Amino acid sequence: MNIVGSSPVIRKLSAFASLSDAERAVLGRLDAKSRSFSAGRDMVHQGQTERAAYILATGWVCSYKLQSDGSRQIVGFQVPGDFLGLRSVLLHRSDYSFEPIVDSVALEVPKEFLLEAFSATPRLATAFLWAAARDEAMMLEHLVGLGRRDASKRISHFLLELAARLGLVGLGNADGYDCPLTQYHLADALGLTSVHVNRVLRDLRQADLVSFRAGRVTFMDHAGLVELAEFDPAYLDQTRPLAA
Amino acid sequence: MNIVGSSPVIRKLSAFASLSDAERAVLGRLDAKSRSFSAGRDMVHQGQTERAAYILATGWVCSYKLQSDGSRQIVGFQVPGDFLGLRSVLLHRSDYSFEPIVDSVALEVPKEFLLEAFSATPRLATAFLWAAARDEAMMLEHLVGLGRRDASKRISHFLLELAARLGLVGLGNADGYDCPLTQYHLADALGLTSVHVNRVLRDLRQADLVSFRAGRVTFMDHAGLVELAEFDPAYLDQTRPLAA
DNA sequence: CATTGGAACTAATCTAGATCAATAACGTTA
DNA sequence: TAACGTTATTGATCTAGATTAGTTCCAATG
Repeated sequence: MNIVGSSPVIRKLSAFASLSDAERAVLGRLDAKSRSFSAGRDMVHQGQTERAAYILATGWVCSYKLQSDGSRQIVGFQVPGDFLGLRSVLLHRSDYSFEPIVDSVALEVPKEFLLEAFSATPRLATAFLWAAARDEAMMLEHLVGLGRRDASKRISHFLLELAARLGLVGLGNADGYDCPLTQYHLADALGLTSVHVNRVLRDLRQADLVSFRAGRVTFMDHAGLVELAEFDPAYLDQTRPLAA
Repeated sequence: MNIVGSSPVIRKLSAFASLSDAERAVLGRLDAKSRSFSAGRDMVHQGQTERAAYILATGWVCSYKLQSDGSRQIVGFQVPGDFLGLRSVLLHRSDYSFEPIVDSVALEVPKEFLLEAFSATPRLATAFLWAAARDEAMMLEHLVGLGRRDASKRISHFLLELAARLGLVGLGNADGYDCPLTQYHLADALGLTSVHVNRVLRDLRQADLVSFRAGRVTFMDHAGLVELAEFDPAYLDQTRPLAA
């Protein structure tokens, strides 16, 4: 499978715009480096020395940090087209763990590839870094959101954000999307207990705003939910990379 | 003032190790680009298009995000030697604001410098990115800590972390350090109210662990505080950059 | 087809920290 | 030196969400 032919990935990379032939050639070398991961088995452990980053082709992955008290904080979810662990390569070791939520396939981007890209095609390297910076910014936004938002806003904001991101790769729209997450995942991501998540989901459902059931998120009142969550999709904007 | 002669900055950059003459030459061009900022006046506004990053030479700066409800979340503090807004340059605009807490001086690292560094001295560029990644990791660590830690752990952890970071640039030790932050700063950084911060600080003082008074943090029982906060300084480690 | 185990769901109780409302201390400026 | 603004401090009350302890539902598995 050529990277340019892989549907979710190409949409992500299309933001890089106007690549030269040389750059395309380098990108082409990512061919055949795809790896499969089974649901539930960590792809990368916190603290592990990492020699590669990944681009998720199919599946869902979550990034999390284990806390000293044994609980875990999920810092983000990756859907097809998202980068995984780019920063771990720079830092020499991963500062969090990655767990596939369902069976997933990812393209491997080896450290050597990144190093070569730096010297051979700096613009391509910059594009990668831009993508990494953007993903980082989203995680920060998410974590900051935890601080001052209450539970119902956190949950509705989160569901809307996922819809927006999945929409970018054609996996969802304003009606809803398929979502393999459990209420436990939501709890760990949003800093709540699963008990409370359950209650709030019930309230949202009874208010005819959104339902989260049987692997499917359905928006009954998208506009109303946007208002409740004070959701502003601006920060997800696909702005151009530095060297475009 | 040459960058190599500037005490806090050189310590930070020394982690880059073994730079070639060409790389030193590029670094040397940062000369005389220092700028001063007055306490309380934002250096950079959220959303502003940024054409430069900074390295803080003297002073204290805080990075924050304004929330929709008007409150602000401080995502980190910068002390001498820290980088400021490197990511904003990659993303074309700043995703948070920077406010000097006291009068501060920063070396400007213009966008052009970074671009040139990418093509001319990829290793140097990598070193900068490594530094940026490391600072990012610290912010994430901090924000994640907010999720599950209670107020006294947050506060003691925060005070210990600052001590460790200031220690790296010779501005503090296990006895204590000078700190221009107000209790409101702590509250905004830790997601608490200033009222509660005040109460917890009183408790910590009465427990003879640490005092936060008159611009000075004094550790009365450093070891005890480390235990209370479950503080593990490992994540602050100055690991080597990618291309070292 | 019975069993098991994960996920969803519910109810009762408890508490950390917010909120509201003052007061005190202190440095700055008129 | 009077007035003011900022920061620190304390007390009383309130509440969102945690905690604990279940039950229900359903799909997989032997």
